[in-house]
Amino acid sequence: MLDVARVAQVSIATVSAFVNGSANVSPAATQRIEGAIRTVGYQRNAVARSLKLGRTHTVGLTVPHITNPFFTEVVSVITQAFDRAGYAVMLFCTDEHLSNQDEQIRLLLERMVDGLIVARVGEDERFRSIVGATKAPFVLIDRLCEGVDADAVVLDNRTAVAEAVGYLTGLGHRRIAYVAGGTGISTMQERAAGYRAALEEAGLAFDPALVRLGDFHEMDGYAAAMQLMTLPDRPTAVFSANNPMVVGVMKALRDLGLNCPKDVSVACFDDFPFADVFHPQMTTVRQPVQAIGEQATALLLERIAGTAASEPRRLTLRGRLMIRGSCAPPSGWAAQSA
Amino acid sequence: MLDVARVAQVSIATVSAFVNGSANVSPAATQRIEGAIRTVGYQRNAVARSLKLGRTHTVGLTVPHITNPFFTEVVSVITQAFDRAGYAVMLFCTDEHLSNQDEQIRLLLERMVDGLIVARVGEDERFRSIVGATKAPFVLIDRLCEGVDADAVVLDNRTAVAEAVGYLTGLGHRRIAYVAGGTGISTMQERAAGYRAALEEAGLAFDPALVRLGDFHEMDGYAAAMQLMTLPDRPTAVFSANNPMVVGVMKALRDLGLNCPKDVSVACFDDFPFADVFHPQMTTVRQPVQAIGEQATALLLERIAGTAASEPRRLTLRGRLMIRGSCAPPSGWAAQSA
DNA sequence: GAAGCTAGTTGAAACGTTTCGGCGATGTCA
DNA sequence: TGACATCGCCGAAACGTTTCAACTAGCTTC
Repeated sequence: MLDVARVAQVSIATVSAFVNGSANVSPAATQRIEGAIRTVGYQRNAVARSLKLGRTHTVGLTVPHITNPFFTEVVSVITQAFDRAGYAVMLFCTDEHLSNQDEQIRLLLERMVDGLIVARVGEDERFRSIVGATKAPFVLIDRLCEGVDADAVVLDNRTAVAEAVGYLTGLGHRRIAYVAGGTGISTMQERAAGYRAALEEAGLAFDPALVRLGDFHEMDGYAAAMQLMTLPDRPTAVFSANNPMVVGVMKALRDLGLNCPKDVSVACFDDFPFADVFHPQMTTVRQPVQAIGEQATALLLERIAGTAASEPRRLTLRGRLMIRGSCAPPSGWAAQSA
Repeated sequence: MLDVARVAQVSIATVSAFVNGSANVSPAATQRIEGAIRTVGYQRNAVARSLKLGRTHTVGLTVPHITNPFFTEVVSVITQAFDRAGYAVMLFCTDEHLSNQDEQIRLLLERMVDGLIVARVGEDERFRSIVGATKAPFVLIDRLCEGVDADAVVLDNRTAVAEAVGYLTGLGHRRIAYVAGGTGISTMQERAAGYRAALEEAGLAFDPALVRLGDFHEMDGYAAAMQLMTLPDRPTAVFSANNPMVVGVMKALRDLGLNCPKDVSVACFDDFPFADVFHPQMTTVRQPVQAIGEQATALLLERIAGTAASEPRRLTLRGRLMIRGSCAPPSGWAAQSA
């Protein structure tokens, strides 16, 4: 900018005025400045600008795993929405590790992001203090955090799971296994509650032996299904409360030579692009990823602009049960009902 | 930092020395500064730091579509690798649009990223001039750019496709369709060359009627397969040179009531997590995503550190054919060969 | 013809760091 | 005791912007 000013024979202030359109500059000066910018190859330095302005036009985004198809899509929607708004987004994957998350958020805050969208991980204490210590606005997605007064957009997990499990009981299943990830997360607690609610609704007893908790990974799903399917009185249906684990479940069925849906019905949380292409076509609970991403972006942009009401807003969206071919009445049931 | 200095009753310079460990500070001062940092809640401002230092410890990453499973995994690997190195990454999706890409790279450069990793899109002219005009290092992944002397890590696409199509000819297929994305991209040209080479190798004539070029989207794959499969002399196998399109292909087969692999064999580029879970289990060309991401990161970090030799380096990795259940000899062939 | 406006321009301060030269005080060596 | 390092600390300049008050011409208006 100094160089441009020299070449164009104007002051730095005038160049700035021209670049930002913040004040009138004469046609003559305009022309010289435009020329100078071209010859010098000037490009404005956003970090100096940010320092002066106190805004970086950059936001942070952290998710547990970008390879989880739910997060893949949410990240996709969010990055594109911010892109349209002229913001850059810094992406981090916590890999479900608390220490990663703390460090990443520290890094983001140090870089003076204008705001953050966080799909939280792990326990609350540390996160609460981080959020409390900064004035940068946070928006929580997917997972809430008790005691944190941040905007949030989440799913009505309880209802969604209850509907899916209710669908299974409606088909006649009475032994429905439940496979899920860690318990420390609001999402998982709500989903478990939905499972129990659906059982109760159908007059079925909750059997702890049919519940398997893992750590969100495919191999945990595999191990869980292996155990469940070799039980003396094995379940006739499995609901997986997250997507990576269902891959393991399906592989276990394959390795055990069990057919889905003939021998076991399977349904899971989170839709994915291949769900209706291959066999069995997977029955899933589809989250409104587009809406989640766009709402989260909108909430954060409003906070950044300062136009939002001060009390935290919480959006709860509804999931949708995508009924496909992976669930069927348990064998023997049709006869029984006839 | 000014506040910290005041509370600790030392100069700003001393606080800086303490924070960065760049000079000795007495135990007494250390203690006061530590206390002051806590009471003030000080966090260093990375943008001021970047301005002074001329380095942001931030890199840019642009890919066409993060939902394409190949890019999902590469992005995952790259973000984690940079995270470990203490860098933040700004992610952009070009959505295969040239204008997006230009604008995003401009934004990134303006933000003074220390370097960029780019999975390029579209034609070369504009991109060449952008790369030429900046001194920030670029690393190209997946797609090359003629005339740009940047480091790159790519796949040996020609060999990979030749191997896959060779596998199909080996099974006895003589009419093998080829479905792919746009032609302006090095990757696609190489893959097409691999297809032709494999045909030639098997003594088969190239038939333009069996080639369908679309725009990387599922619906293009669908349309392509619909046309191909209603041809009077329809192909017995389809190779899709990219992943999103194969979803469309499979849906078309489903809608036409064609069984894979009994009626048609299908193979495609890029492996995906569900490939060996459902039926048919997909035969794919698997790219070494882990290696691609890590190598690209390493190349860029070396450039940033200035330790790299000055001439551009090009890494070409090999793909791996994952043979699964989606390909079989064409019907009638077994008899003929017996 | 004086007063007042307006459009265009400018110098300088500020944003929060890092860094360098310098300056006392203390210790060491001859 | 004097010369000389060494240590801990500090003041101030610099990084590249934005912004504000101030200034100059040139016009308009009475």
